[in-house]
Amino acid sequence: MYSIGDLSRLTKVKVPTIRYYEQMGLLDAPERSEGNQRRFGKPELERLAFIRHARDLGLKIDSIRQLIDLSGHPDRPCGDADRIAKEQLASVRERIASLRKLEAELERIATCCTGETVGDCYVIRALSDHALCDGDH
Amino acid sequence: MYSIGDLSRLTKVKVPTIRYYEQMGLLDAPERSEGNQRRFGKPELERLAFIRHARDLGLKIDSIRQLIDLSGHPDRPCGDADRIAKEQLASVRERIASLRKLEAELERIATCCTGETVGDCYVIRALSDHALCDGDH
DNA sequence: CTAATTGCTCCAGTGGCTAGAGGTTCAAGA
DNA sequence: TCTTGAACCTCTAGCCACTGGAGCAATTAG
Repeated sequence: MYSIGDLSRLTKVKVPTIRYYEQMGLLDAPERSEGNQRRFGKPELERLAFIRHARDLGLKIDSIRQLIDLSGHPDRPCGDADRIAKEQLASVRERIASLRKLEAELERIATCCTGETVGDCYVIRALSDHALCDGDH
Repeated sequence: MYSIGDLSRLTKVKVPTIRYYEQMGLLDAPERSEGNQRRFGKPELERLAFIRHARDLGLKIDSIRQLIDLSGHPDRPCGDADRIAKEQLASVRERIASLRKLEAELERIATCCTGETVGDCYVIRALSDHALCDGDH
């Protein structure tokens, strides 16, 4: 049996966050000690590790809830789980693409400033005048 | 003179967001019509475009406020503006790096699922068992 | 003049936590 | 066994950057 603090140390998920996941329905309400403190077992530990991993991968709480529901029905076809992973991959790729545009523009802005004062600072000019941008955004 | 709706169309910033920026002190309180409606001029339009651009580049409201304050003092040295841009560039690069790790892992997860049912779905197994991961995260 | 559109303020909600107040329980050492 | 201090409990509010709705007032096109 693990206390909430044990679970926190084992999974690197902060204590209030564990309680939050319970509230959000990602974790079932666990057993309690006589003094009303939460007591978790192995399955809860594993589920929390699952949630942590999925969150690290950028999945939304709602997607995780769907995956947990799915994993409770091992006989169902797994097309949904597949779809969730593929959608997540697509959105990660989109985010990378747009961040790379930002990187390029910021690089230009941040490295081209040769001015000494704000009046002729390239950073501020570039932010004021969109026409100084190369790309479209 | 532009109404708030005009400004919204011209800058692609939603009307409530413009009011929010005013509340946050990024935009000065504008003139009002006799009927108490906001009336903006060119300088407000330009400042909102500046804000929009900076937000698109991922700058936080607070950084934008600093830049606006700076741009009101064209005689000061521009080291601060430079620093804000460079910090932003560094954080964009960090985000790209971690997203690329996610991309690699999600790709593995999402393309390796050959199972038919949830019971043997690679997506769910990979999320449950961290040991299936290549990298460290 | 009328009707549709746009504007106003104020308040509440989003997501995913995080932190604090004020109190209770637990576990280890004396 | 007692004590002390850490860890736990619930409840509430706050974070960021908006977004949306209610209920009403002003503007504008026909």
